[in-house]
This record gives sequence, C-alpha cells and structure tokens, in this order.
Amino acid sequence: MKTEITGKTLKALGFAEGKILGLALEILKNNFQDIEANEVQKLLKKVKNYPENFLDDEILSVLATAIIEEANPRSDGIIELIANAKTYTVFGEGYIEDGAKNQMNIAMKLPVTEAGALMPDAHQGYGLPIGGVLATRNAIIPYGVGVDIGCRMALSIFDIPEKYYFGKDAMYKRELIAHTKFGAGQNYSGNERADHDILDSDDFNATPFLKNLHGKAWAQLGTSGGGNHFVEWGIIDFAERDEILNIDKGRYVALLTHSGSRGFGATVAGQYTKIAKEICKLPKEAINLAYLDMNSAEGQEYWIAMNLAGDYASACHEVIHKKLTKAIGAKVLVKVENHHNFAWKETLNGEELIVHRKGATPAGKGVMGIIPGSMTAPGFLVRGKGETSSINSASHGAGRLMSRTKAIQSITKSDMKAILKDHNVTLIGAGLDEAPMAYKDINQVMAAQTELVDVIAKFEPKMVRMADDGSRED
DNA sequence: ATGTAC
Repeated sequence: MKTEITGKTLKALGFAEGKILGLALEILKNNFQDIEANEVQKLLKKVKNYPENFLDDEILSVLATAIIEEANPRSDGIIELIANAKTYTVFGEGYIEDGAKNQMNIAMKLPVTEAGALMPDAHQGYGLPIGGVLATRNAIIPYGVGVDIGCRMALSIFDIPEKYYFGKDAMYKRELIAHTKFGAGQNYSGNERADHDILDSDDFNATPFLKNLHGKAWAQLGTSGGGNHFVEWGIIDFAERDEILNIDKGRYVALLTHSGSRGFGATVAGQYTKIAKEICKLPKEAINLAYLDMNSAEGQEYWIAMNLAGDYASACHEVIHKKLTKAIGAKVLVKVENHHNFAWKETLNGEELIVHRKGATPAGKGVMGIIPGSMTAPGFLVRGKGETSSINSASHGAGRLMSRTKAIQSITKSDMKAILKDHNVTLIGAGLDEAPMAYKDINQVMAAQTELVDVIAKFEPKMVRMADDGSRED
C-alpha cells in the first residue's frame, strides 16, 4: 500500500470498532503493499458492503466471514442437518482446496440430498462450491445453480481450414469488436437490439416479476457481460475423423463463447435465493443452501424462471454466433453447446432427482460438451461417458488457481504480455485477474477426469475478447 | 457474475 490506511479511515468506511476493524487492520499490515491506498479503500468498501463476494478470496475471506457472522445471529426454527451424511466422489482430489470440500460436506448433510460429486476444477463458491454436483429429492437450491443461471459454452466449427485464418487478423479482430459487447450493465438500445424467438416466450408472462424483466432481457440479448466470459476465435484440431459429428480429421477455424443469462438471470437468482432463505431456515454454515420444495408455488416459479434464463443464455450465444458467422461469410459444420450452471430432472439409479451442476459440464453417455482452458491454454470438445459416481458430470474448465485479488497482486502486465506472445494469442480487453497463470493447468484437470469424458477435439484460442478490467471498477 | 447502493 502506497499510503497508510488508519483505523480512522476504516471507521469512515463503516467498519465498526472491535473484532472486524482489528481484522481489517491486521490484513492491511501484511498485504496490498504495491497498491494505491484509494484502490485498497475501494476494495475494503466492497468487502464491507458485499462480504458474500469475498468468501473465496485467499486474503479477504477471514474478514468477509466475520462481517457475515456478525450480521446473522443464530435464530430459532432451524432445519437440522443430517449427522451421518452420505459420502461423495472427489475427482482430482489433490487439486481441490479444503474450502470447496468443506462446502460439499455441508451440502451432503441437507435432508434433501441424495448424492453429490466434486469435479477436479472445484473451488470455494457461495453455498455449493463451484465444480459441485448435487442431486436432491424434489428440492431446488437457487445457489446450487448459481448467480449466473444457464452460464454456458457454445462452439461453432466452420467450413474454413486453418490456413485461411492466418494473415486475416485485422478482419477477424474488426468483426469480433463490431459484434460483441462486454461489461457489467452493458446493453443495446433502439435498433441495435437483437431479435430472437426467446423474446416471444410465454414464460415471460408466467409471473409479474418475470414480465418486468423482459425489457432488460431484450436490451442485453447478445451481450457477453464480464468476469471470465469471453468470445474467441480459435483453431479446433480433430486428430481423427468423428463419425457421429460427421467431421473429417483436420484443423478448422472455430468460434467459442462463454457467457450466461446476464442481468436477467442474476435478478432471478437473487430474488429466489432471498425467498428460499425466508422459507427454508438452515444452520448458519448451510444458510446459502436454502432450498425450495418443487411442489411449492415458489419452487415451481423458480423452475420456470430458471429454465427461461437457461433458454435466454442460449439465445444470447445464438445471436453472437449468427452475427459472427455471417460477418466472416462462413458455413457452420458443427455446433455444440452446454450449460454448466443449471439444474435438470434426471434419473439416477432408477429415481428421478433434481441434479444441480454449479460449474460442471453435463457428461451423460454420448453427451457432447465443451471444457475451456484459459485465454492461452487449450479447451476440449468432449463426449460424456455417463459415469454414475460423477452424477454424469465433468469439470467446466481448469478452475482458478488464484483468487482475483491474489492474481491482481502477483501477476504483472509484462507477465501477461509475455505469455500471450508465447502462445501467439491476440487479446482484446481482460484484466490481470483473467491471466492464464491465475488458472490451474487444464491438462492436469483433464487427466483427472479420463473416467468421465473422452476428448474428441482440441481447441486453441487465437483471438480472445473479454471485458476491460475497467468495467468492473466502481 | 451482476449492477445497486453506499
């Protein structure tokens, strides 16, 4: 920290005297040495106001936990957790932090839980860990799906051999910039707005709450948002012909997108988590796993809203893919897409269950999926093997190695430039928190899930667009 | 991940 922040400054930020102020000062003593004091102040203010967003932060989680605990004193009428919970399978045991395992242990103790699994890219999240799969009996957990409902991958493989990509950087860059929009709160207005059948879905009329969100959904249709979302050109390599996809051995130009249901889904998630927490009182350690009975009005409303958010996320990808396919004048040979933040009704060992995948790729037998690496590491087109112990699931990426805060502190701009140059990747936007070094090694993660998926083809990013880091600043 | 409220 370039200037000292005192207890007085913290009090002005709203930190109450006592344990929390002490913890904050302790953290400041040992961290953020290279960061401007006003940046650190902004960060602390965020922790104070939105502590739930910092529960997986290596440095700030202690402070965030203390703030949440102080605001949520224990109350009565609480649903009891199960003492001897069922076990679950962990894939890639060695790569997974304790925080994620602890969260999964708690999720297994819910009275509605039937089975669980942890994917090799798992890390601590909010409620259910990212990379957590949970099968419940007739209950839906809004935070078992996550804030970005229907967050998904979409891949279009074009009839363009690799050799026609090179030398056309300017064209690919121009179209990528012209037809994508990034950053929290970003939208289109007037005639810029995209059209899609999803806008006519009768489900927008299911409740007044959903009806109110139609305008926002329309304006944000075809936008990508922020965080780890991206739109990228790359080369996909089929080492051999795939009969099922009917695609020959070779290297093709492809488009890969990662984004979700934008403000629409986030609003649905926030609303129904709040409702679930009011109805379903759980002990403090499980508070974010509040669930809705599928037979209740609220449960049914969430189910409709969640599915609409999933279809909306899919529509956003479709709009982006259509615009870019047209812009480069290509024909799509194969399209593959999959949600990785969602819940499905699936049959497991003869019983119909609600399978929540929060940052996990569906991997039922023969089911196609996409597991991205990072902006420089390869992604993989996979085919599920239908492994029951993973509840027909696989990882949804490499998983973070560093929290965003840690990445910003420890990775430099020149580190980032060097690794991009090394891999011959052009980057538009993105902050240091999305640097490849902030992610686990995708090859290790793939090696930990050979029982779960077969690799069909390998995707190498060539030109990546993400949100500018400025778009996340307050 | 989102975008409001501090």
